Amino acid sequence: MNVTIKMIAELSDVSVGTVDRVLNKRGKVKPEVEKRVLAIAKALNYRPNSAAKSLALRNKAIKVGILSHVQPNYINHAVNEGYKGIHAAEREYADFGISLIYRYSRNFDVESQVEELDRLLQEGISALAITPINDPRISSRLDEVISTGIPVFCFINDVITQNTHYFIGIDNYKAGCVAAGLFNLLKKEPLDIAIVFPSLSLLGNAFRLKGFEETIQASYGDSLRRAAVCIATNDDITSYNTVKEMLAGHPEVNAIFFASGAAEGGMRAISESKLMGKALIVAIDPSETIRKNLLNGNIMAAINQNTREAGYRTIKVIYDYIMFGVLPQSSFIYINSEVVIKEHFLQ
Amino acid sequence: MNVTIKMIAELSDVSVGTVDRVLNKRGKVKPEVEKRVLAIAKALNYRPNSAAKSLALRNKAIKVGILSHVQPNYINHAVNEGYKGIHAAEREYADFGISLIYRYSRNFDVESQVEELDRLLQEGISALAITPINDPRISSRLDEVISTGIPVFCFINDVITQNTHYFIGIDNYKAGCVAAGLFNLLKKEPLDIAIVFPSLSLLGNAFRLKGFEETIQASYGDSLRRAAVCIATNDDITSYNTVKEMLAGHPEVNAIFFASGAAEGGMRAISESKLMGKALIVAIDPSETIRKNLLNGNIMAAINQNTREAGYRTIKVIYDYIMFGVLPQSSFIYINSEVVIKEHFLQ
DNA sequence: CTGTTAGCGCGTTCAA
DNA sequence: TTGAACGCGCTAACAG
Repeated sequence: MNVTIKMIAELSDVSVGTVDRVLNKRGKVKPEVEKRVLAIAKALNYRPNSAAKSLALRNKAIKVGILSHVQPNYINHAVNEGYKGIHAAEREYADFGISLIYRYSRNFDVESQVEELDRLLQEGISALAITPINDPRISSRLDEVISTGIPVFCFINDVITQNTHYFIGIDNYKAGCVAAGLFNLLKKEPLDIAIVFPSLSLLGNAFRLKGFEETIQASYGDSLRRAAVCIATNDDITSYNTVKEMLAGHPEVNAIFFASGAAEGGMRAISESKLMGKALIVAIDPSETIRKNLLNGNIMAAINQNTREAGYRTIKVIYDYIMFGVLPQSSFIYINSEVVIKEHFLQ
Repeated sequence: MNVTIKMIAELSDVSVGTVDRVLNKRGKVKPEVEKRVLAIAKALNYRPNSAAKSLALRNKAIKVGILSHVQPNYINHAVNEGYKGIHAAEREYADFGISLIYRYSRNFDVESQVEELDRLLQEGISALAITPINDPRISSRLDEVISTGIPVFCFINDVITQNTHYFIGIDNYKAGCVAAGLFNLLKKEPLDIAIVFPSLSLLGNAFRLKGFEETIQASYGDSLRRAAVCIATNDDITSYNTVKEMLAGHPEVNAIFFASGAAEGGMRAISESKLMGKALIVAIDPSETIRKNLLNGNIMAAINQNTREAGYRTIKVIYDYIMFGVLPQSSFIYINSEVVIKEHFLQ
């Protein structure tokens, strides 16, 4: 038999109303009574029944803000997958009186993200999930939010704050190590590797690069070398141009670590360079473009960020906070990031 | 505002009791009334509130049987991980009046599994999750169970039945294809591949072999060849002997697809054969032994069955059945099976 | 065959 | 500062 507030009430010789006031810190309780009730609750290892709780709270409709820096229909595989996970969790919790409020800021626009954030706060959200832009204005705003008592959960992308927030996503440093390991396993000759990243100002990319380079230095320095780093942004045209230019300047390149946001443009530049089919390419995430190129053999392997799982877990973690007031043990909740190849997508 | 039985009752001009009887098929309702209620419920797209439902059923304690063919402490990475997933889901649903009854049959003993199954049925379970042994006696017993109206969910391992049951686990055929693809990507020269499997009478292994061979034939026939298949059972001594003997008889082998249940014995045989460090080895599942050998470079990659996720999903699916009476669309619920390498386990 | 009602555990008035 | 009582949506027992 599970312990209920009624049992605690009887044992503490008070009414359930008083127990409720103590456990939910609504005050207006004599200190000695409060101590007695808390002691008994702890002794009995009381945990509220989430079914009853959500039923009682049904009319309250606790709000959770979900804010992302890309538009919902923007072609961003990682974020789109993240939302699939969020929606899946939302469906599971449909009956639990938690309503998600979705907001989108203009693509990578810091001011816009701050604006939307403020709008969410005015709606009275109890928790915030965000794919933050890594910018001091965002950081400081999030710090304010956290000090208000609203916990912040960054998913997919992370940002640095003074106050503790939570990150749900892959261990990007490790993903970089894995990429290096893959090149080592797949290589038929020493490699001069070009790195195509969407942005080093996204924290994850910086960590990824660090993991990649440190692994090469520590383990594979005799056969792998970083030949160039090029930043291809999230639009296909600049992505195309940047990669094209980089390849022109680095004829020695025979391998590419391809983590561009705008894969289509980057891959087009590669295909025009005659490296296609000869260069050893490892990518991030099986987006449509990447899948196509895995299937036709141009890309050998992709490291799956599995952002769907990240989105799903984000909502789970928030649910635990809302329901039971418990926050994660660690401020990093890492999602597994494994490797996929052509055969994963046959048929 | 969500639709409730009360709303349906008012619209149908009956009481909530009658609506409940209709929706839960308890009978004793005039056919015309039943039709009216059902129509309105459908029109309003009624879904019961799971919180209220589980609260009302709190004393009932619906039982779900979990039966596995290996002992809980037996060193079986796949099954152990499966249970971790089951426990995680169990914790999530702790407040929902579903109690899991765990039973274990003697290791791979068919009679024992039937016995334990019968014992579970006597306890009055509403659903069964099982890692079945692939044996006609199990099949026919499961068919009986299903025709009783108790749905059967096979996780990790599958079995063939006449009546429909559900499988939750990886697509083993695809895993075989992926293995072939990995050998192709990793090879430095043409490969003569030996296959070490725990048992071809486990359905999953048979599918895996099929996927492997068909992929080689279809795509990599010029550089990959299946040199030998050897069955290494779940104990380390026979595993050691079988692999040793196989290698002795096949000096041409320079690659191994290693999916042995008893990895320790098999790996020992390989290491004594002087193939270690030279042969290209791909394994299944990052069990402790496999992880160790990934780290020291003896194994290049492992295909992760991710049975933890399979266990988790199994309970989720059962919960949906218990709560909402909905069974999965397809009788195969496939879990992603991706690839891990050394760098996934550093530190 | 059908309606009424108590109660599951918790949150929230409203009185006292 | 405290207790009593109602309601969230649903099930089940009981009365008709």
